[in-house]
Amino acid sequence: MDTPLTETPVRGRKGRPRKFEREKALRKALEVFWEMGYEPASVSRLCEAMGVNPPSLYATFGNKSSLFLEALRFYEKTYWQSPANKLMSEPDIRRAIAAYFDEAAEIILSPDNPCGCMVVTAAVNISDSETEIIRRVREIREDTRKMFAERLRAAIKVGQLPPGTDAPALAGAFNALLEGLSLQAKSGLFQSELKAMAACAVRMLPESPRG
Amino acid sequence: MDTPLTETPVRGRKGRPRKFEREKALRKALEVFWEMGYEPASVSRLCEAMGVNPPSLYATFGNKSSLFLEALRFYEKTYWQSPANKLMSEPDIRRAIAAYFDEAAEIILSPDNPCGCMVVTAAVNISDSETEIIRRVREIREDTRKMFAERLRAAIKVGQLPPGTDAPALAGAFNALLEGLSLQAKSGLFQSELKAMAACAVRMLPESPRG
DNA sequence: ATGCTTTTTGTATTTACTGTCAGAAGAAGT
DNA sequence: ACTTCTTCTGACAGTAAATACAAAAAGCAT
Repeated sequence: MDTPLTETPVRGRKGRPRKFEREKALRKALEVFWEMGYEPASVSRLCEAMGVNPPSLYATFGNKSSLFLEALRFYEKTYWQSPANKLMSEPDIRRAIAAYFDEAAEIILSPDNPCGCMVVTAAVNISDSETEIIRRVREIREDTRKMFAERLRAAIKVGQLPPGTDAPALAGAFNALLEGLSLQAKSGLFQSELKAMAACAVRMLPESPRG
Repeated sequence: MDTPLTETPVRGRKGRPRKFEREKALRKALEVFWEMGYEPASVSRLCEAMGVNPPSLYATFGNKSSLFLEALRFYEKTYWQSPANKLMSEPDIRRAIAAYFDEAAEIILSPDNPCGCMVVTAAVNISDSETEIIRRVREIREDTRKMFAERLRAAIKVGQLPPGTDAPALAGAFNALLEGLSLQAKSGLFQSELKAMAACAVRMLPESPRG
C-alpha cells in the first residue's frame, strides 16, 4: 500500500489543514460498512459518521468502493489476524478449532463492534458491477477455507486425525459454520448462546485414532 | 390467503384479458428475488423477467414488498416443506439430520434453481424500513431453529441422544451450518462438494448412549 | 507584513436510477 | 353502445454516487 494506515495531521505542510484524522474517519467508515454492508451504506451516511463532507471523502479515499476496500483491509488485520495465527500455532487440533471458534464468537458478537462479520455481510447482495469488491471478498473467504484445510492436513499428518479424514469437505463445513454463526450474531442473541453454538464446531472433527 | 396460488386466465370474464399467467409471473419473480435478494432486484428487472409492465405488476401483486412476500410463501411451500416433514417423521435422528442436510444441499445448489437460499439472501442487507419482510424472514429462520430443537428433544426422549445434550445450542449450530452452506452454494462449487460439507452435520450429534 | 501557492472546506448541483402511479387506449363480455 | 378490466406510455418524487466552484486557511518567498 502507498498510504500508511496511521497518520496524524501533518503540521508542517502547506495548504489548509485537515479537520479530521484519516484513521479515525476510516474507523468510523468501517463501523458503518460493518453494520450495514456495502451498498446500503450511503455516502451521505458515511460522511455523517465520519464527520466529513463528500468532497473531502472523495479527495481522501478516492471513492466509495476504494474506501470500502481500505476499511476491509483494516478490518481483517485488526480483528482476524490474531485468531488465525492461534489456529495455526496451537499444536492440538481440537484446542485449535475450539479456540478459533470461541474467539470468532467474541469478534462477531462483541458490545464494542457491530454484530456479525463484515466479509459475510458484504458477500451477500453485492451488485455485479462492483467487480473489485466481489473479487476481494471471494478471496478472503477462500483464504479462510484454505486455512482450515491446511490446519486439518497438518493434524492428519501428526496423527491427531484419522488418515481417511476428508479435509477439504471438513474445511468447507467449518467455513460454512463460521459464516452461518456470523448471520446468527445479527439476530439479537447473547454471546453465551453464540459461544455454545460455536462450541459444537469441534464435534465435527472425527475421533482421533488413539482415543 | 385470499388469492389462490394457481389460477389459469379466466376466459368467461369481462374486460381485457391478461397477457400473462399469474403463477408463472410469480415464479419468475421468485427466481429474480432468489438470485438477487430483495433490494437489488429492481422493479424494472422484475418486470423484464415476468414479461409485464409496472402497472400490471402493481395491479396484480400490490407492490414490490407484497410481491416478495408472496414469492417467499411460494418458495417455502414448494421447496422446504418436504425436507422439513421428513426431518420430523424419520425415526432415527442421525438419518433424519443426514437426509435433511442432503436434501437442503440439493435445493440450494440445483441446476434448476438459483444458488443459495432465498431466506438467507433476503435476511442480509435488508433496509430497516421493510419491517414486514424483516419480521417474516426472522420468523422463518426462527421456525427452522425451533424445528431442529424440537427434533433433538424428541431424540433425547427416546434415548437416541444422551440426556445431557444441549438441544438449543445444537439446534442453533445446525441452523448456522445450514445458512452457512447456503452462502457457500453461491461460490461456484459442485453439488458433490456441497453435499460432502453438508454430510459433516451429523457428526455434531453427540454419540448415543447405547453405541 | 504582503502577495502567491497549495490544500481543504462547504454549498449546491449534476446525472442516473429507484418505486410508484395517473391517464389514455385497447380488448373482451353484455 | 356501454361497462369492465388490462394494457402501455410517460411522468413523478425521492435518493444514490460523484463533482464544480469558490471561499478559507495554512506555508513560503519577497
